[in-house]
Order: sequence, then structure tokens, then C-alpha cells
Amino acid sequence: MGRAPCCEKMGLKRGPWTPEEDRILINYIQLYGHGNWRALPKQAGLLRCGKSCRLRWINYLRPDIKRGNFTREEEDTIIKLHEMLGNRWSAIAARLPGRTDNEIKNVWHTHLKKRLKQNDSTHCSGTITKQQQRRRGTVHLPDKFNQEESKADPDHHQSLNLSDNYNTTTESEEGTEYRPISPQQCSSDDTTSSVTTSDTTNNNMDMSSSYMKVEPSSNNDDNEFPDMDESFWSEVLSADNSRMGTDLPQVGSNPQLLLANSNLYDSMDFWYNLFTRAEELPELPDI
DNA sequence: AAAGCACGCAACCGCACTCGA
DNA sequence: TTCGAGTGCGGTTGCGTGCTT
Repeated sequence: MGRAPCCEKMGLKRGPWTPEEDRILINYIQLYGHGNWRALPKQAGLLRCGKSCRLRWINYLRPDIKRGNFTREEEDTIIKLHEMLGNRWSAIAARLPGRTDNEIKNVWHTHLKKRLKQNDSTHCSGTITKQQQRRRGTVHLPDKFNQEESKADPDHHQSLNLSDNYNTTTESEEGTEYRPISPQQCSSDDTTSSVTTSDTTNNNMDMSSSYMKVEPSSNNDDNEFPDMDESFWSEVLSADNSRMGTDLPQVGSNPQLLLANSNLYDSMDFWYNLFTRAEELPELPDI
């Protein structure tokens, strides 16, 4: 069993990922998939090791990642599963759609262990402090990205499309969050904000991007969209197969079409139709 | 106002496992 | 059967952020 050479020795980059690197990785995987993680960075033109790319994709960039706070139910589930399975984070994650083993591990070490301790000693309600609430709310973008990029390009969210795997605000739109679009967003447990789903041409939807604005306090229909699990992409392809025999073009099986229609894939309506009304799939635009 | 501290999260490390040659 | 490449997984670390003193 050979060990992969250290990234640093190979002259590869380490540390936080930039939005540009994210964009390259997403585009590459959308086009070619990730059959070989070791070869991927070289082929994609990334100065990263395959391991780093894999981790970034699995823990952050996958379209089916559910971001935001863990609900009380999710936390309880984790506690129960941890009782049964121990530190088998990947096994626990498999039962929590949209959550990654890394995320669950972090939550366990930062919140749940303490909560259990508290419960053991005082049987208190497990309420969290203001500070904990704040910290649990969002994934924060390292300042060097947040500040430099918004300074350099106020429309960065639109032009790069990837400035936010993180929630950010711009000076001009105080209070507006940008979040990555995924079908999970539609069933997000985040009750402090909601996604505008009404119209794909709505100004709140940046159609050129995988990211959208989130209005702080509009109505949210938690039940409108289904949750997705690990088989997300295979379901995408499977649903795409339902287009066979119709006039609708196949997309998921054709990387060129997939990329060309990526705008459509970013549309809430599209995902909604894909998973709930496959027989009424919207027609894809011609390339 | 500034330094110290605690917290949370993303990313890294290194071992283990699987699979094909 | 052995060996190496590729990947999965759990533990750990580094760093940004905000609170406390």
C-alpha cells in the first residue's frame, strides 16, 4: 500500500479553497465526473492533491449538501446513532441525508458531547447560549476572501458565481444572504430565512450561478420539496432517463448538455419538476 | 481599546481497506 | 499470493471570529 506523496512536497497548494478553485472543481466534475481523484486535479488544472479535491467535493461542494443548523431532531438522531454505532461518523452520516461525516463529527465534538454532559449532570434543557447560536448559524468565509473580493468586485456573487459557499452580505444589500442552490435548500430547516421559489426569472435568483439570494424573512414552505440522500446524482440521471422517448433532450448523460444547461439545473423549478413531476419536465432550451 | 481566550469549522494527516494486475 | 494505486474514514490541527476581561 503506497502512500500518496505529501501535497507540500509535490509543490501543491494547501489550506482554504478559493472560490475560483471551487468553480474549477465543480465545472470539471460536472463535465467529467470524479472517476479518479488522483488524476483529477492535474486534468482540471488545480494545484491541489486529489485527496484535497475529494474532501472539498464531498464535504462542501456536492449539490446535495444540506447547510445550516442541525435541527433538534437531527441532533437527537446523531446521539441515538452514536450510542448504537460509536464514532462511525460515515455510518451516522448515511442516515442523515445531506449531512457529511465531517460535519457530524464536528457537531458531536462541539455541541452534542457537551449537551450530553449537561444532561447527565443537571438534566437541564440543553439550551444554547447566544454565542453558540450565533456560531452555529452560518459557515463563515475567511475574511481574506470575503473582504478582498467584495471590495474588488461588488457584483462578485454574480460574476464569479462561487464567492459563496459561504453566507455573505454585500454593502449594497445589507441583510441579504447568498447561499448555494441545491434541492436541499428547499427543505432547509433554517427557519430564520427562506428561499424564494416562485419564479426562475425572479430577481432573487441568479440564473447564471449556483448561488442565490436568500431573503431574511419571507414565507417558507418546508414541505414543498423532498429531501435528497446520497443517491442524489444517480436519481438525477434516472429521472433524466425518463426523458427518453420524448422530444426532451437528455442532459445528465451528456456532459456538454449538462454544462450548457447548467443554468436550468440551477433553477428551483427544474429540481422541483425533476423529483416530483418527471412527466412534466420543462423543455430544455436549445444550445 | 486591546489582549487573551474559547469556540466552531474546514482542512489535513495517516492508517485501513478494496480491488485489480 | 503479493503488491501498489486509489479511496474511505476517524482523529487532529490551524485559523478566523467574537466574547470576556
